[in-house]
Amino acid sequence: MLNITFKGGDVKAFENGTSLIEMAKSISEGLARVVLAADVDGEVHGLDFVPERDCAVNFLTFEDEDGRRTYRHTASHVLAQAVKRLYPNAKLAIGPAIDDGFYYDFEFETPITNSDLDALEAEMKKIIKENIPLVRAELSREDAIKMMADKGEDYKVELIEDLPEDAVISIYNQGDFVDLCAGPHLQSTGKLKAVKLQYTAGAYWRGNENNKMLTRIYGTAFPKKAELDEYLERLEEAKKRDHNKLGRELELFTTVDSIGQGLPIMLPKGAKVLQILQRFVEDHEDSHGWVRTKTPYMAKSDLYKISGHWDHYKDGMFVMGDEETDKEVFALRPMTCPFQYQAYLNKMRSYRDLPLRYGETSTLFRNEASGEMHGLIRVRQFTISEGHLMCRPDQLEEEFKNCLEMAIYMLKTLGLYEDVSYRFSQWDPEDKEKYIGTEEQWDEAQSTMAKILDHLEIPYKIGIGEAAFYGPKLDIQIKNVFGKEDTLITIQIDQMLAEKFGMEYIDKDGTKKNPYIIHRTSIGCYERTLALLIEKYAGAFPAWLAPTQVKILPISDNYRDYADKLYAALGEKGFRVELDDRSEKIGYKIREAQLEKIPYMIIAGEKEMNDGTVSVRSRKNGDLGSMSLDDFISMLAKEVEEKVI
RNA sequence: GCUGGUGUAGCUCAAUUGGCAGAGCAGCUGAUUUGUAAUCAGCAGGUUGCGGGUUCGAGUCCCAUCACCAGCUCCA
Repeated sequence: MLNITFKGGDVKAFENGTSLIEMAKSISEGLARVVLAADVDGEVHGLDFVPERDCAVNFLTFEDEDGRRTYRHTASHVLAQAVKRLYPNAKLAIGPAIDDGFYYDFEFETPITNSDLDALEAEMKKIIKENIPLVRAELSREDAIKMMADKGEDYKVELIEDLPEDAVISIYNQGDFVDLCAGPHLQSTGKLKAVKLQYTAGAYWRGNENNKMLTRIYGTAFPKKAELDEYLERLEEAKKRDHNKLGRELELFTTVDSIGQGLPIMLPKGAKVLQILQRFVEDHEDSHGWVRTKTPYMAKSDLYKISGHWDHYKDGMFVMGDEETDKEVFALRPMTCPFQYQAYLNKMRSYRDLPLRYGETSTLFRNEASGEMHGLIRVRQFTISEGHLMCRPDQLEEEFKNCLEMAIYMLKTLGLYEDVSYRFSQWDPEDKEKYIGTEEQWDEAQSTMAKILDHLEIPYKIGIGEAAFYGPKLDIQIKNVFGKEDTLITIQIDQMLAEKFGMEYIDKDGTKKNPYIIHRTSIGCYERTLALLIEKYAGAFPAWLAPTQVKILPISDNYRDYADKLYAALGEKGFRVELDDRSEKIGYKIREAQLEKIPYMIIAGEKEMNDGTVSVRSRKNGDLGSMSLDDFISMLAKEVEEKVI
């Protein structure tokens, strides 16, 4: 007999040889219907698993992440089976579950396109209807390789060959289909209900751009059709918030073919929001001990050779000239670091001078690969709230904390904080080419940073190979409307560049030392932040950020003088105000102002002119009734002052 | 850079097999002087992204190129 402890603490005894699904059935038929997999002593297993000793079992349903993953992983196998039925010569690569669904990579003889997905989806539904059991089997490395080689599955053979010597190699038989897979899986294809293939895309085998590009098919799966429909509808809704579409519609920015990719034109409204953000950031930094520098947009190659950019970042730079033929070669700056260091190097520094906090609203140029650009999220020229902080070792943690707190303050003020997560970006010891410095230096930098992060209780995940070439980073990550994650803010600790540039200070004991440098941004790059704000607020910016805060709508030309007076009075108070003096009906003007997402409309007609009042309509709450102009001004002033979001 | 898709008026979209490029909104002009999400009429708007090719004839087919979209790689 085995004693099984279930979640919640109930202990039940079972005969040896009882599978998880039989256990679930013995608890309740209802549970057996919804259970997808189970966590057994911390390991996820399929329901055919037979515990061989006393253990703790937590049954997983679609509500659990691992349950969901099991469900969708099986869906990916059903996709693979459908592909093999319709395209017998297609080769299988890998097919995992991902956050919102699954994908499977294939090599097709002739490329398939989105329009072929319907047939594949129909075949998947057939396979689900056939209710084919998935049967796990373990086999030896030799047998597994032979089996996959016989089937011509080169990618699977390569995968098996790369598995550790002692790895258990398992396959899943699924009727006429078999796949190498660690599992776990649902017990049969019939357990799947609503599946949907979404789109195809290219993906390099093993994520390496030197490898062959395979065809990746993305899909998703839910236990109920209604849940799938709701998910797809949510995606459609999210697309309406896409900054790249909304930002153009709202006339925040545009792009022009003849200017080129990744070089957006900020229109007056977009430029206004950026100006508001920039003033906010600079004022805040300046009141927190930061001083400003203003450094050149380009430099001779000599500078980048010292910093290491020439060796490690040249492909990402716009280089002007040719080293072979030109006496001087310049390059636009991709980062501010080596420029701001020159300000530090301007004179000898004492330990008393530290910390030195240099801030700069810095325009950078990066020659991103042509396929990388995306709206305002990835561009070739952008402006960042850049800063470098030079300090002593005893100041490092406190200063790091201050930088982090400033970033958090910015994110909270903008209303983005709830959407971010932390990533501790480390180097990849397997890829030393990408980095400067020695293993010892990296170990030290990373352990210093780890200590600080742990001490500050930052909940981070680790990103291997995500470090800058000169040091580890704390990245603050954010997801866009499509769920794609990007770095919004980064705070980095660097010991190596100070040494390379000969940055020193005279310590108390009279010896020269290299300062620690914190590279940081307080709000990230303005273009990207703007993009995320557009998506966060669906273009309806809070009043303090809105390019136009108030639109005055006179009922007719008769009240034009009064409208002009209101316009001047609000403008004098520093509000961003527009006047709609066209001879249109008031309903029409309201509709337009609403579509432009202007926070407040004030309507001026006979009544208001006679009383000296304004009728206020809020974008969010509709008609607020009439009030004195002063009351409206103090209401709006308070909202702007407090940066209400 | 790679894989796939898209490109027609400022925007959203039509145009049958390769056979006269069209509509709504926006714009302009006029009328209307309006009370909380679309007043009416008229006018104008195009080398179908750009460049080649096939054809009697190309928005439609082919090649090349640019841009946009999704994904990969990369990254703030």
